Amino acid sequence: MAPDDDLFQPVKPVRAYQRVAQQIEERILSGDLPPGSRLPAERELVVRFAVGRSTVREALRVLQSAGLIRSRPGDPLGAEVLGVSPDNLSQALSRLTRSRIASLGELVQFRMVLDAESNRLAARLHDADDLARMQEQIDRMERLSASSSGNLHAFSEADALFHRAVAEASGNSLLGLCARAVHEAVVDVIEKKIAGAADATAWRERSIAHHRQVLDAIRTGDAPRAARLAREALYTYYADHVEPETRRLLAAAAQTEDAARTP
Amino acid sequence: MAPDDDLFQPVKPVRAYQRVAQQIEERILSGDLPPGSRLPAERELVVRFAVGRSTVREALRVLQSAGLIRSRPGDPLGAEVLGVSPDNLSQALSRLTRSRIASLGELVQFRMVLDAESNRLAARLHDADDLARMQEQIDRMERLSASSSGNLHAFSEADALFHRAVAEASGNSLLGLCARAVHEAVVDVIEKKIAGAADATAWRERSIAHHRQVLDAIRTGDAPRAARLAREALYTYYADHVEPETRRLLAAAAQTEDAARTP
DNA sequence: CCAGTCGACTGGTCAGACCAGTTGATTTCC
DNA sequence: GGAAATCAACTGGTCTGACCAGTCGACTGG
Repeated sequence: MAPDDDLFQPVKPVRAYQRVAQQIEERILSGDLPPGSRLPAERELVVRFAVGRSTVREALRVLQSAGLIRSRPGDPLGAEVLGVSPDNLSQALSRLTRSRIASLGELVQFRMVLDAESNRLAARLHDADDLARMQEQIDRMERLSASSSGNLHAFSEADALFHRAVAEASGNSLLGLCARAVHEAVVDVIEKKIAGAADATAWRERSIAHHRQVLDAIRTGDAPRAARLAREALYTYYADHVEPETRRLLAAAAQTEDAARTP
Repeated sequence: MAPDDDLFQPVKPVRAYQRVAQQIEERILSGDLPPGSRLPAERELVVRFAVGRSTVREALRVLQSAGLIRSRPGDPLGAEVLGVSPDNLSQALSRLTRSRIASLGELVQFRMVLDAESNRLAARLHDADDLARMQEQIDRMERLSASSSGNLHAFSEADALFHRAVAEASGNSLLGLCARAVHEAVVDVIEKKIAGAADATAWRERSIAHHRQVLDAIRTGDAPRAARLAREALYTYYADHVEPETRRLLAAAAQTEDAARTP
């Protein structure tokens, strides 16, 4: 046995507001406080936890910034429990990207990984409903593209829903959530570099064609092709926009094991 | 042009503490306040922002819970800027899994994807320094394993550093950060399910062997093998712990294109 | 029966106080 | 002179009590 080396470990002080926040979080995560339910009023929590109001408020702020609760002034019912949402995750990711820890090239590369893997898993694990949902979004894109000038917002919404359907088919919600967050970050960065897209209609055509190919690969269970399609599409679309020094990263990520052709 | 449909949009009230927190966060993310620098004292911020101390404190609490700053009572230098870290991300992930929005299986599957892709890219893009760093950590693990009962903490630190070296070699810091976050979340969830690891020394042996194989694959540039090793190791280690209904997810993710043998 | 009023709440903010802890200069003692 | 104890000026953490603007239910006047 080890000597009395780590019999005692340094104890880190736990602030009062942390204990309060942790107790409430525990109740929320365990399901005792389901989404939609209400917390007691602040002044009520003060007497229950036997702490000052500022302590209670700091605890609630922590929970609120984690997206677990929401409070509204004057609400006689108290703060509302929201439950766990992925917003916090995408917030954390967007902070990572905004702080220039990650370059645009890394961002796109990361998207390659996530999208390719979503597609790969979807090709293996999809069921009929998933395919129907994807087809539905492609049809919607076509309608929007046909009626010219159809607003861009609706088109990218259909795009997002397609990817969500793929993520659902892949059986991994985490993959989808991260992909969405990174997607948003990429859009955020890219639209600061190039003010307006060059040719919207041509882009839409290509986008629809790409989605059709992906759906086909998924439907036929061709996992490698589904993955490769995602990588290649991202490469051809973004390669010209990333920093030159990171382009080799993209090229490396775009290559797949099977008969990779360097784009 | 659209009619005066959305000329005016609902205005949502912005709390004072939010404006304070946002200003400080902006300074941190933009690099004006680099990691290691100090924020002014709370009472100083009170006069600079012209708000009450409780407002300043709530703002600081939000930043602290996001992992951007750290404060210590009595520190005459003020709160310390930590910069962006993946801690927040792993916290969000582990909350998602604890509230059963995401299963443990998805988490492990996600780790498979990230680790495999890190290894794959590292095999393609590594340089000599990267290899040296990885070798160094493997040596360290061996030393720790030889001197029996060497504390577990140091061993898992070497493990973490090995993975960090791989992430650096892959050229994608985002990949590494996310992998670390998911790793922590997995550990967080799993150690609530099984109190203690079964056989620590046997596990260490296997772990070292695995890392040696990975390093070999990376060194020889065998990207598919490096990726497959990560997937298989995670599968064999965690398959018994995930929920039975998500095991097929793991199996699907563990398969790789090339000569996949179903574990 | 409905519209307006009113009052008892709510959360958001502020001011001021005290405590315990840290730190660095000052003093004390060998 | 130098090491050890002391002290004063901070720090962040917490509590109290107050005020404001908003919300909502109940009451009231038409």
